[in-house]
Amino acid sequence: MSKVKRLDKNYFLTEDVLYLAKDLLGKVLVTSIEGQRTAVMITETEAYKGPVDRASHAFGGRRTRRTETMYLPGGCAYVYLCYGMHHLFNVVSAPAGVPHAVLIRAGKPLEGVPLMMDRRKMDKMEKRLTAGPGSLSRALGISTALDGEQLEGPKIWMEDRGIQFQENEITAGPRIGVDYAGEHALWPYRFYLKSSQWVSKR
DNA sequence: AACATGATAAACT
DNA sequence: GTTTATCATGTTC
Repeated sequence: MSKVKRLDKNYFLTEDVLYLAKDLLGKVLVTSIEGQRTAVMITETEAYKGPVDRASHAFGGRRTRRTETMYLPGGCAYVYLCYGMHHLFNVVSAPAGVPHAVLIRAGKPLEGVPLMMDRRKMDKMEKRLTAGPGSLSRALGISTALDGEQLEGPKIWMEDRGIQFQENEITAGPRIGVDYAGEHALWPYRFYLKSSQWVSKR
């Protein structure tokens, strides 16, 4: 067995959000909500490069009540409501004042599968349990109540369980659902595990 | 008015 | 099985 290490604040302080988005593949995201534990291995991410990225809520250094969380020091959660019903979870990165973030889009279920199915109102196991950012958050019990929450626990944290991937096991491509960003939408800022069954479908 | 989505249903192959 | 259209839903700007 590989050793388990909880990712600490320093890990998230890098300004290289593309590296971080890629490196988060294979890391384990754990939540403990009302004492109920669930976990997934991250299989799909997207980088949002703050000020220079038209697809980012913080494009051009935009500061609003919603985006303020992204300007906090790396290592906290940015959770916002999308389309009035989906709670999208991002990892804030870079030092305070640099609003970079990584959207976590999908994972492979590891712990608490019955609870996750219950939250998703599914009566049999399906691939969509934790595929797609809205579904993933739902399964893990993540809501906007966790916006700004530190990723060092006790409610939510990330672990390195020694799972590593080679470059050729990772695919990079355009981000999903950001057509409004024009040519920036075509930047290859989405990363996912090529052979995984647990990624969101096109 | 726009929005970093997902469930569903209908009409395909 | 797959693609396509439609719509639910509420906060932000």
